[in-house]
Amino acid sequence: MMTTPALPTKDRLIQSAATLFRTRGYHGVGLADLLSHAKAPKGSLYHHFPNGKSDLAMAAATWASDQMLRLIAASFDGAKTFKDGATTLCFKLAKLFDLTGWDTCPIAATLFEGPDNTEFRAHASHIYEGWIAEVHDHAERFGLPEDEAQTNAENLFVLIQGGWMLARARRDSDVLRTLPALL
Amino acid sequence: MMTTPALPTKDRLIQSAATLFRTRGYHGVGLADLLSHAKAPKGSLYHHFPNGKSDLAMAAATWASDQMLRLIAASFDGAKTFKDGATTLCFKLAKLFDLTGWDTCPIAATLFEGPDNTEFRAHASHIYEGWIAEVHDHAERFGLPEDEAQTNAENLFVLIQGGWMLARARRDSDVLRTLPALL
DNA sequence: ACAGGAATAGACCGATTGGTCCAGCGTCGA
DNA sequence: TCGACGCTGGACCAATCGGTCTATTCCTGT
Repeated sequence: MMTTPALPTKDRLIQSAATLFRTRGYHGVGLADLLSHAKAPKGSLYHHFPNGKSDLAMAAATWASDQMLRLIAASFDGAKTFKDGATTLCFKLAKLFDLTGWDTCPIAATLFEGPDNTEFRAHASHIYEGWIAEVHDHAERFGLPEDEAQTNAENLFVLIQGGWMLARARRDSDVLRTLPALL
Repeated sequence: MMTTPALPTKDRLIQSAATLFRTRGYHGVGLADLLSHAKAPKGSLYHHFPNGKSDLAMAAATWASDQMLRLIAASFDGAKTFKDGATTLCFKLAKLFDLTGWDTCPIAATLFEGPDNTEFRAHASHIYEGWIAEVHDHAERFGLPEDEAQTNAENLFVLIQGGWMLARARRDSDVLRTLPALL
């Protein structure tokens, strides 16, 4: 609920935005909600993000994406095989799901439902390909050939996105834990 | 672009709502857009849907769900095996993706990003389970044992949802056509 | 032909939306 | 000590939001 109070205003704005957009979507969050959640005045928003809400949404998406990239790295770093890494990733996500609740994928909520804006779509796609590339690299590190690494990475992405959605509908993270069986 | 003009107002409203919510999300569509797209005055909206936007969203989601159920049935009816049916479903969806463009899953866009409302969430979950149940029944019809039918149905759902999302990010329906290989 | 409900048409409303603007604040280096 | 400047605080704005209400038109059964 509370964002760490000691954080600088800009970061508080980004994190509040990430949280709120994830739960209610880009259009579902007003500046009023945003500012009161981040305990920041309107002036600060437009100081740090001259283009206002859309700038902030971009930054929030990037921030959320970085978190995800770290989670992927953490899962595959200690793993013995690709499937091991994929499995721990799914389990870590299941735990995260239980903690944060039944929210959407932060990128989808922030960028896909945002303004028609081409930039938004491009950024979302860029972020997703970043995730896939990260998994891809780990797959190659485990000795998988290039093309196999790519399809495995894409498959894992698809499973997680779809699994998260079903988990959300059911308010139950179990689906996420059964995903690795499909690889 | 144009909704069939001969359709009764109520249906025009539902279909316009389904279309617009799917592309811009529940909060992303205002009543003004909605009414001008459906070529209906405000009075008609509140006559057919006393609770306004939220009532309409529910109806639109149900309508979209029925379309999906018909698509599932059509795919499995002419199939020889479960995997055959699943494959044609994926291909039909890929074609649909190319036609409608890069929109979200209509249910997710309409109900998940909608008001916090418990009804919305419940309806979304109900619809999803309906799709899974439909696939489940076809699976059993092909002789699969109960539990296998269930996991197969859930897996297909997960693949389609995740695949659709990646296809959307890439603006390319190819992902959808590669999904059956994962069953 | 006419009564009466269903449906349409749109003026109108208060609340909220995203965004602008400027006065003040605190903290630097000179 | 004093600007200068990064940042905050919030008053203010037009536009739009979802929703209400009433007058009118359309259609149908009798």
